[in-house]
Amino acid sequence: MKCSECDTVLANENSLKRHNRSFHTSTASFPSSICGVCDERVSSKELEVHLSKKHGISVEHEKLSFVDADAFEEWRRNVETEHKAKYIRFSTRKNSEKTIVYFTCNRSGEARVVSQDSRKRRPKLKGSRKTGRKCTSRITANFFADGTVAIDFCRTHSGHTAELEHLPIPSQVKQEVAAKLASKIPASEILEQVRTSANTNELRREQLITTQDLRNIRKSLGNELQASIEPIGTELTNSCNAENPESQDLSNGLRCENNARPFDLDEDKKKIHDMISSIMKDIKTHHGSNAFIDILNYAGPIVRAAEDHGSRMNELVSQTENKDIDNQRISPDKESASSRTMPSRSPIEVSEEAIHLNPETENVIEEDLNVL
DNA sequence: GGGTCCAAGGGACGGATGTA
DNA sequence: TACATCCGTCCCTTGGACCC
Repeated sequence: MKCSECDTVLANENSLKRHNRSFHTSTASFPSSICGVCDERVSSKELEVHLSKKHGISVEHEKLSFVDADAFEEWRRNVETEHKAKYIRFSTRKNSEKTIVYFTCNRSGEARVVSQDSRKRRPKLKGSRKTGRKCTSRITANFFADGTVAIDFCRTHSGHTAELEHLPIPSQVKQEVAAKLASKIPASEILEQVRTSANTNELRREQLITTQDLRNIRKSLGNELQASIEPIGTELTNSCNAENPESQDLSNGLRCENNARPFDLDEDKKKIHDMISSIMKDIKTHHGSNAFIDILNYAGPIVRAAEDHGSRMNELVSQTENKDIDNQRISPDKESASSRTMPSRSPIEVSEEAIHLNPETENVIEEDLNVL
């Protein structure tokens, strides 16, 4: 692709955009060293002295050596976990006897943010992981020809705090999750396992894992393996699939795409009734009558809200059906689908009074009590 | 010559968006 | 609200420049 401004040829659109940002916009400069404490502009070399003299921050260095690259990588992983940090390759130099790799803190530097004019999406909600300041923490690693590694490690970070949300999910955790997905462990169970996996009181990056992260990990697997795993999210909320048609989420029945069946109010009411009977039986058997009454009190407002929701829904469906008949129109297109969209409702407020059940619900519960 | 920083571009990741 | 997709952002490499 050819740049219209300077005739430079770039490999793809992405590179062309970046080229335009770099050469043909006013924001083409690379960040120099700005002190993360006072925002004063100082040279990279002076930064450590500046931090020490002006802010009393002593920047610690240590020299370490490792028998091989694997030992160094293991040490790096441990340090990253311990310091809630991530070190990325910044530069590499090779000569006849060694390769020097410079690692820098991933928070160091400035995000390559696109200009307001060319931006098509809003910036990341949690912000860039780049601080716009130079962090002093870095690793200079010398990889010798005999396999040994000698490093100079500066452990002192500056210009930012340890923030887990700006760290990537550790690759080891990703591998573990991928293995669990591959062995068809339900996503909800994997989330629970990962979030409760830490054996310390300190929060770790993997404990912030989300459903979207699981989807991304699933996506990164091979096509064949990916196809064998249930789509994540469907499985978390409603298993609407051919193997398990009975497990459909009733509240979602109207927009269930796979193996959809007609919404049958009477049938679904019966199912809910059966479920409640079964749960009640369980509660009374295992926890006694007091627990049973407590649950009833707790469930009261929920039952009332559901009844309220149900009657409003019936009303709306009936109105829509009447409208369709009046207009002699049966159109399952977007327009008619949107006309069926439920109006947004304010969150259900639960008052003390709401605990009292209406006579009809009380009759149902009484029947269940008799059954028990 | 060694050490470091900066510039530039390729490739990949992953998170926000759009849609059903 | 789930999910596919797009694209903003990040990582990595190479090479030039500068300083000591």
